Amino acid sequence: MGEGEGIDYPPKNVSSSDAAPALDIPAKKLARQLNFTGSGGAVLLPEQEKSQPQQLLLQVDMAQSQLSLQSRPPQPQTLAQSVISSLPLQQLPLQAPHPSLRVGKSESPKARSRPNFESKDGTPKKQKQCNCKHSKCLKLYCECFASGVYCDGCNCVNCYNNVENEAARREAVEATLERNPNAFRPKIGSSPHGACDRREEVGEVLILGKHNKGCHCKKSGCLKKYCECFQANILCSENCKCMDCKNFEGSEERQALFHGDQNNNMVYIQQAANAAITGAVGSSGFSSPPISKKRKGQELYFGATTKDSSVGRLGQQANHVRSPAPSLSLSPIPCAHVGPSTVGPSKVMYRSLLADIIQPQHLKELCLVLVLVSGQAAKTLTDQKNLMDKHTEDRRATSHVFSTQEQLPSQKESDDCSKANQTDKISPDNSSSDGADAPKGRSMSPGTLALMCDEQDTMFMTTASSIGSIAHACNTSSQLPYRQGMTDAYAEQERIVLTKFRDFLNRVITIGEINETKCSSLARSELHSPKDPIINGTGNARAETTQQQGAASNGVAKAHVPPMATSMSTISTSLVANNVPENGEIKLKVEKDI
DNA sequence: GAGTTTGAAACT
DNA sequence: CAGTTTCAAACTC
Repeated sequence: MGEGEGIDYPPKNVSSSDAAPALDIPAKKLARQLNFTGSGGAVLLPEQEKSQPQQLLLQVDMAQSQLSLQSRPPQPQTLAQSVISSLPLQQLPLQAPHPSLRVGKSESPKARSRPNFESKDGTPKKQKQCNCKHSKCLKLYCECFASGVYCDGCNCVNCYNNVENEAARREAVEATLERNPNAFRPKIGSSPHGACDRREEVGEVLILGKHNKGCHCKKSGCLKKYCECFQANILCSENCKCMDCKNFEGSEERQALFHGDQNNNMVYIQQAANAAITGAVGSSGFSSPPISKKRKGQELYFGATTKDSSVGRLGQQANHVRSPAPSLSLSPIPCAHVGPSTVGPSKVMYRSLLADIIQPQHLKELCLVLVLVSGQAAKTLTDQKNLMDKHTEDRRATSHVFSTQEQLPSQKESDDCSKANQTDKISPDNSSSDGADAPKGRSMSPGTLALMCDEQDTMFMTTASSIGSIAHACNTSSQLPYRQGMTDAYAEQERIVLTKFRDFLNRVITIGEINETKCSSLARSELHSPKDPIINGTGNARAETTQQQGAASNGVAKAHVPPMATSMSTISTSLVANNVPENGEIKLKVEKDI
């Protein structure tokens, strides 16, 4: 890259033509050359135009080392990251913010006295000002340099991070990139695990993200701004090699920080909401807390020793607590799932009341049920129509003529369509001759079809395809009466499907409420003194979880908690039992899965 | 504001 | 790659 020769670092061979007149003379602070704009692009200020050729040359070099950035998939980003990532690639060296700035760095009281990089609403304002003394602002120690911006109004000494020293700066950039091609890239990125990963807070909105390299904190517990993760308002991740980390989801210390501040309460609430979302489906409400290097490899996240995914999630400290017993710390405590393996009762974890309750299979079953219900609705509707229209059947048969070109290759389906034209219904004999064909009623509504899109069962995929073909064939017939019939069928099917789905959700809500009530009452009665002011009402998930955890320690909680998995099965079963016609195989399949 | 602590970056 | 040094921000008083 660059000149191709070895680069002295720090640069001593600064081109005389470009270097500052004297190294020891504090460089004159120049106006900032690049401004971040809300639109995500850097703008060249008038005074920087003179240096453009140099910058462009450098930008080419930089682009070479950062090409991969273009191919990276979209990632959750902070505002600053979004701004950076949306910038033209070749401009990155001057724009990628400093690690701290890249992650929405907040500032200490002292720092707040200086211009902020971002305004309160996230609108980029003025950059922080460094105080470098020995780095010439040409190393990543310097926030400005690391941010890819010239120093401007900083308190630095012997600054070379300015236009006058562009050559030196450029070499420094090259040297930095040589050491670390990612040096100017955002440090916070999304994880390959997607939703299971860390959340990054931007203002009060949490998004996912984690530190690409991870922190290496030893003494700060990752709860001070020394920690890059904490500074970025993200949780530590498996990338971190920190010790005694307290910056993990559910950390009491971390939450204590949040609770001390009204604004941060919103963060906590939002986190809880996120946790509820992620925890409601699947076995873990929260992602696992980070494991320090020293513990990594010792702990089994999903080890065979895990007797129950819902057990052993208490006392989430993992690496953070030198607990003698390996805490299987997969996720925070599920309120409704407690076990005897409580470790670290002081740890407070929020977990969805529905965590471990709704499993992916339940959703699949729900979809199946809805499909079946839809099919039944279609059948019922067509039966009714059949009765009503029976006396006009002959007339319709003669008045509605299909063009043969519009017939589908599948003769059976074409026949069905033609028959539908005649009778506005599906012949029950045809459609249900095979149980697997039950939902194949051609009157499947768009909503039902949508539900089926995610169904991996080829049986249903085939069905959907057939239905689509039929619908297409029939639509092209321009037979309004039939269309009307289809519309009616769709409407009816959607009504039923939505009703069932609503019922399902209501029951899920009920389960959650039951859990909540039980957790709350359990906590009140068995753990804390009645006068504990925190434990009022049923909405304090944190308090309840704490109680629950304590109750779990007493080994009594389990007896008070209904078997939620059973409840979910009951939901699906009841849906099947109440609404699914006698379509042997499918029904059996659903029930078997349950 | 000076001094201390901390951890990333730089260096060996 | 691990250990050490340098550095500047964060923090404390």
